[in-house]
Amino acid sequence: MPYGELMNARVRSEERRAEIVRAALEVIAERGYRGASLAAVAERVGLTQQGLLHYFPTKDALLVAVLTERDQWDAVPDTQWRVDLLVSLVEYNAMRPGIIQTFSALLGESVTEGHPARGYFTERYAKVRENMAAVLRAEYGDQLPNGLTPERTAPLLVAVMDGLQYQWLLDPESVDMPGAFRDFLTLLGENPH
Amino acid sequence: MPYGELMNARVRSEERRAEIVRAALEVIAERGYRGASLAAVAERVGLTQQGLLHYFPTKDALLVAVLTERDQWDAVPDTQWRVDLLVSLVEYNAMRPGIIQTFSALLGESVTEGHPARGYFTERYAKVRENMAAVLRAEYGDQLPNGLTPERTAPLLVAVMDGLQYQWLLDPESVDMPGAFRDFLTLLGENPH
DNA sequence: ATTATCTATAGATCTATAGATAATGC
DNA sequence: ATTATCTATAGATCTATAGATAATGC
Repeated sequence: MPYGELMNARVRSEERRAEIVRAALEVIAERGYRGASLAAVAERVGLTQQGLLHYFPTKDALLVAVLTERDQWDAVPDTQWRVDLLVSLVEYNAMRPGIIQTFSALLGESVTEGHPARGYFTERYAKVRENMAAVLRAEYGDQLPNGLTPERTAPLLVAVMDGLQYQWLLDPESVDMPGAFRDFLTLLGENPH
Repeated sequence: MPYGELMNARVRSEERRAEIVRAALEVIAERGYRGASLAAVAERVGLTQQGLLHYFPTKDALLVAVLTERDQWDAVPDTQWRVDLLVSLVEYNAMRPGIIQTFSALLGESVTEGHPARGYFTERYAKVRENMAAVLRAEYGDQLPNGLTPERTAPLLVAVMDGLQYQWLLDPESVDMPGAFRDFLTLLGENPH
């Protein structure tokens, strides 16, 4: 019995939804959320636009699924990271321009008024800053070699990661994203361990 | 004779164009470039959409004017800055969320394929990195206190400025943008002067 | 019965072109 | 003559709803 027939309806439906979310990630990377049409996403999975709306009743519902997907893929706000794992994350990101482009485009759009991803990003960054402060505290204690606290350093760490992504997406030849991120870590001072 | 009648046609036309560009900056801040309709910009200056097209024949032509405006407003790529002036620039930016929002939204969109501002931002960042390297060299010489070169530090400086803008736009209460930028400068090490 | 998908279509937009009309400036 | 502005409109899209049809699963 072929694999397909072993699947029940629920599983098949879940797979279809996942396929649609993947397609949406691609289209958003290419055109942003406002520029992404449901028809373009649907075409990529061999559906009509109305067929897609069977799985996600509105465009915003699809965006919510995209954002949720990210939380599962890169658990930056919630995982207990270590500084050396952050380096690995940046190296990994440098191999996946598509996904970075999706979320860089979404972040940019999200600062405009009434954007449906605005609340998501606001909350996410608050959590990421908190989490990064904890990471820095675990690594350096209450004070970094340069005298700053983890809480004051965290927004800088996050800013560097995001800012480097834009420079790298625009000009990957000229910007060594992981190298620059490592440089930033040396700026933080010698690791006490 | 009232002021208006003293102006010749060329001057009046230039003023109208400037008015339209200002309105475009606002609408882009609110909705991004793809989301900004010519009708919305036109309405803000009391014109019909077709009337606006008399001054800028296409939507992209208007975007070019917006980007040119920025180059005149904040000459980051071309002015010979000093580190303390950069602090002032960031403080100044913190008082103008609108303009920062416009260009943060445009930067975000620009990483998507075929965006009309992509080339502009790619070139701009190459120039900004070069310029910032020169600023750092003037301040610190060929090597910073932490051992990095100006060329390797420049992308980090730029990334911090951009990344902080996103965090600040999303949550101005939680992010002290100028303070964080000053923190970054202390990370670079003591000023040798 | 429920799920998956389609056709048809309403109702909004959006950019850009064509061409008219009024006002301004040599 | 040129400039500023308008009305009319073509031609593309876009999201979302309504409702039909076929396939799947208790």
